[in-house]
Amino acid sequence: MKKVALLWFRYDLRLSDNDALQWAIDQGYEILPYYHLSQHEQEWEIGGATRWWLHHALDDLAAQIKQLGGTLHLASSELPTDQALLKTIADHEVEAVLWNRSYEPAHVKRDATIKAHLKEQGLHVQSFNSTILYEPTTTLNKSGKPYRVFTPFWKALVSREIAKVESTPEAASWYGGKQESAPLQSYALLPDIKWDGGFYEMWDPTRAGALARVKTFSPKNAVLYLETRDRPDLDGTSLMSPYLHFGQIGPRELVHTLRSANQPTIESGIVRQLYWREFAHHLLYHFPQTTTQPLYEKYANFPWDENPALLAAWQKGQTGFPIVDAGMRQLWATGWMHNRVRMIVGSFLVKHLLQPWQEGADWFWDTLVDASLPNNTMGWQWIAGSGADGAPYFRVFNPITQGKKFDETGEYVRKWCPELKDVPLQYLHAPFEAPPLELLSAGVTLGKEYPNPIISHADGRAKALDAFAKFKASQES
DNA sequence: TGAAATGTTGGGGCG
DNA sequence: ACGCCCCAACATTTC
Repeated sequence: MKKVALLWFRYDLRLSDNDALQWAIDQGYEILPYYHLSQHEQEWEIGGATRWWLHHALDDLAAQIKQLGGTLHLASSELPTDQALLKTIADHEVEAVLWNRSYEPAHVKRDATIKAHLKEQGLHVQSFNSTILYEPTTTLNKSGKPYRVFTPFWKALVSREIAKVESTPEAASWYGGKQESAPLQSYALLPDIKWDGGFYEMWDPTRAGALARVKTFSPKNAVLYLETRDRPDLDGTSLMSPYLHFGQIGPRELVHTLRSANQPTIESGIVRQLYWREFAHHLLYHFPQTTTQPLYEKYANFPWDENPALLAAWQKGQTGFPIVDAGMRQLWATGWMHNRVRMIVGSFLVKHLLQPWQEGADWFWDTLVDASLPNNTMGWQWIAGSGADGAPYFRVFNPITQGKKFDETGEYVRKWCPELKDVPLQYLHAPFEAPPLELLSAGVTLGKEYPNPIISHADGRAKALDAFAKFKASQES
């Protein structure tokens, strides 16, 4: 009789490019595929939008496994992570426990404890990397420290070999014993209130959806990416982020696919962006406190001007700046926001409104289908200027010129702020600068159909520069 | 992976 | 022909 290996899925919801699975296959184990949803156990439990995605990703993974003759074991989320795991191990005489590592700080800590405990009990426990391109412990700079700036990180690693995993999931031998799997519905991942209509329109949250998107994107759009990726009014980005986050496609298989086109703009475009994702994971691994604390500690006491009303206006897409509002509404409707617009809304929240970047990170965490702790943390610290490669404090995005420059057709704003759809392009990104009659003939009165700006750009910019400059001076004295 | 203010240059209009 | 002004275009610096 074959020995049973429990394969614990996390952010690796796929059967190819999966080291833990492949190792179990190669060793001839009978594989018990396992998932557990933790609830209220740790900081940064997954948010609303990622719960929606996870539901469908698990459903899809279960179907893929079933097709190959296995059954995905969903452990009851009423038990804490360690107890649920121990129960399954005991129930099914498991001899080996395998997983691909998560680099979230809480998971790193949890997994170390569990690994030690299981080893004490005489189990074979082994973890693998399938989530990122390289191990964070192997990417230190010449003085043995983690990189804090992207460009040296990129230069040092871009030519380092990326593993290729030969995947043979069809050769797997799946555990055939009787299981008491919890129904997926018991995880209650889908919302009670139906805010997810737009999600279904935009996404196919399955492995097949990931592969279809890769096919649309590569190689033609991947080559164009460098010039279209900043244009929210075009379909210029890869849209791979949620698939990568849940591991429905692995970063290694994706990079190999993209590189097979052998085009320089792919290397300096989308591949470089995938190394930003890599950089974010390595940063969080080495600086686990940065989910809430600035990477550069001198920013710890920055005097934010916390104001719930301003935060709420930003969250709801009611700031009176069309490019900002369009982004926030796209986020709410689809669980996703164009990357360029993420920078614009981030800058607006942190600089113009002087709200703490942590508030922005919390909101994104709850509303993005690609909410990834490393990426979210790095992105917000970047825009706040307190993190790796941080934007200098005086870099304040102008939401008007950014709108004109990157949503140059205005289609993005017209889609997400439909009340402005008849406003001439000339005034679309700054309706408050339009002659009132011009607005009226477009059916808009500011303060009625569309809000007045909650702050003037000039004031917001001046306030931000002042606050940041004063803070900087106070740190130096 | 800014923006705005300030400085420089050079062409054209014009007295 | 020449100087002067204007201003767009570009470059530099400052926030």
